[in-house]
Amino acid sequence: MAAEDDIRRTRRQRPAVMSDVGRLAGVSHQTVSRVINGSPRVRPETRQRVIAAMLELGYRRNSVARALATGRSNTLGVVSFDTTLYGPASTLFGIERAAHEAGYFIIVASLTSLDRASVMDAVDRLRLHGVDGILVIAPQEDAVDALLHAPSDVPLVAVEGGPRDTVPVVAVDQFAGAASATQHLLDLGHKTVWHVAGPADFLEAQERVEGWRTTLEVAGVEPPPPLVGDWSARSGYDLGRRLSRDASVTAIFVANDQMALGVLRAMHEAGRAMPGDVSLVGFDDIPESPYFTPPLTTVRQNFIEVGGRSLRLLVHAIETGERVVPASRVPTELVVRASTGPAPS
Amino acid sequence: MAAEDDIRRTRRQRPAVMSDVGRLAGVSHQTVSRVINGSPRVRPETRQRVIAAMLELGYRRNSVARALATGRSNTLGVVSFDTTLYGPASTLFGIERAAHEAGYFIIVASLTSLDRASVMDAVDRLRLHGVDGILVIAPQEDAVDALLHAPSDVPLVAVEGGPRDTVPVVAVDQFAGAASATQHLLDLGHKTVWHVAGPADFLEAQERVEGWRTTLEVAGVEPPPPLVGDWSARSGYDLGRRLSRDASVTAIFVANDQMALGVLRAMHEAGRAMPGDVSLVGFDDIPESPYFTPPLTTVRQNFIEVGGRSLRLLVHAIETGERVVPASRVPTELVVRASTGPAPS
DNA sequence: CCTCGCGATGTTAGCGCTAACCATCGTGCC
DNA sequence: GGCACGATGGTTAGCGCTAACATCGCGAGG
Repeated sequence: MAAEDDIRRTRRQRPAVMSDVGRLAGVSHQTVSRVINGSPRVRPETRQRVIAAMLELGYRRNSVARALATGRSNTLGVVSFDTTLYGPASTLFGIERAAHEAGYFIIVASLTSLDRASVMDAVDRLRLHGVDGILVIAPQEDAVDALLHAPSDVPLVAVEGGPRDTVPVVAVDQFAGAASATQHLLDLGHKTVWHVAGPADFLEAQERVEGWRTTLEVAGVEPPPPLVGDWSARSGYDLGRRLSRDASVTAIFVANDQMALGVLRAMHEAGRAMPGDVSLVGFDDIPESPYFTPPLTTVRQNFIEVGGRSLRLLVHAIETGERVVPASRVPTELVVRASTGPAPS
Repeated sequence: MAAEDDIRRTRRQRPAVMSDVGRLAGVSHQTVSRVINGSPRVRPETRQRVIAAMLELGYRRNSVARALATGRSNTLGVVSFDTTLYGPASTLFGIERAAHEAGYFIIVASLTSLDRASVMDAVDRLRLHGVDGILVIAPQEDAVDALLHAPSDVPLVAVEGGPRDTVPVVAVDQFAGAASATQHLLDLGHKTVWHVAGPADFLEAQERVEGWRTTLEVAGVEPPPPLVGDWSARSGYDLGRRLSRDASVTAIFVANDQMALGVLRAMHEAGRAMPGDVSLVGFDDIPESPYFTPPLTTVRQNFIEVGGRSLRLLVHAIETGERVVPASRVPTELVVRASTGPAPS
């Protein structure tokens, strides 16, 4: 019978399952399961036999069956806005690395729009697929709104913005970052600091505006009206041209490095020297920033840390069943390069 | 009994399963399954009853159980090198979008190194997790090597490089792209074209070198020795400084836009006018290229298309069981901007 | 009018695993 | 020396679904 079985196995090339291993080792499939899951109630000698059998058969456990039996898939879902952008991509990378360490797999749902319907749909698809938890890289108001109405049967963590009260959130301290950039410019003697902001519906953009505005107000300076871009270098360029025509503009804080690049280019074209005539601070510290002309002073966000921290928070929630909500803030770092200098006298 | 069951369900808040739906609709769980899977052998009236019951119970099918029963998880794995970079990130995005359309989920394994062990380990983890197929974004020789030794029990497609003979490959036509860049510079009257290459173990880098070299040779020009960078702006800067000291250098083809940015910066510092003294062509067309100083002439790669095409190839292989190997090449497009001009006289 | 055939369902067996509960042994204790 | 108990391992039931076959009822054909 065993022989016949062997033949069948060889013919069909069907991968070995637990009972095959058990049969070869002379134990039950359950003992094999015990060995695999590190149960202490197996005699060392038996364990050895089982291990040898597994090796001989090239046994690999079937995670799908395991997931069905345990109700846990060891898979987490990530919903993110356009993973082509440096920020989300880096955050995702951080998440993925931490997930690997924690023994989880990551399923990505990358959206081109963070409107409520898209986010809810993505969350739903992931739930349906049986993920153990979901991370939402949700810097937009609509996404936050969607999260408020999200079903609560699966643990959820928001990354970069979200409804603080209902969902745990891990985010960079945008306010402090914006404040440090603005203060840096004031410290250099600039009378005021202009701001090129991100889209109004992005929480990050809002917080950066707040940090900038508050810093100016504390310094007793009336904040000039912020200009609003869409994160792209193109919009930075367009707004930069506007700013370049106003000779009184000597310091600009731009809400991300791409737009800063656009502003830089506009200033070049207008013949304004940097940092001689105009000082510029960006946000993000993308890998290219040190090679802009001039090298960009910017606020570094530790995306990897944000990703890692949110993942660990989610895993903790899953494994302990706790639903506590520790909002976590990751600090920023001002990186001073050559795009900022003393105010022109 | 039904009542008792109802109570239990309500108490436990356990999600409804097929037999619950069946019970409510007065049919067997199998009929419910038929309805869900669109089997024609169900009376319309019955179908309606079942659908109504599903709605009432908020039934959601359990994909894990389905996967166990069918042996198909509707999940694909992607192994990629550093998804922080624009190329891999965009390719991944394209893959993900196409996967969504095809009804598949994507699990990412993002590696910091493409050495053979890492790639094999990642492929293995994904297989173990039960993916139906694997895509490897594998532009490096080691990865290709790993793929040659990959187990063949799961369909596999290589993206951007791979062993053409054993594994289906979808890639951008790097050779033609490099040739078009080089030819463009020759057409502008430059005597020769220098090349800043990517790391030698990257297939893309190799093919770009070949395209450049061949074009020069066909034009009867002896190719100068290529300089080798590591894709980063920093390495472009370092090599750019070297090139900037040689007044005979008037045209450079750089293997990616980041390095081109570094070269640009080095030229600026050396006071060489662009494109007056030196013309430069990059590769990739990242979103920032149009805003470099000067705006960069470059070769656009359609990453989204590469991703989408490879995904469809993989899905086809999975669903038809075919193992044909159509290597697929995606064309490039030369985008002429302001960093190239006539050779100085 | 009876049977064949087919459409519409139900029944039964898994998929490969884990969880919960038994069975069996040897040992130490009274 | 009998008995309880811990150590070890086997047995049995699912997890929720699909696949394959069995069943039933009804209209058509002989």
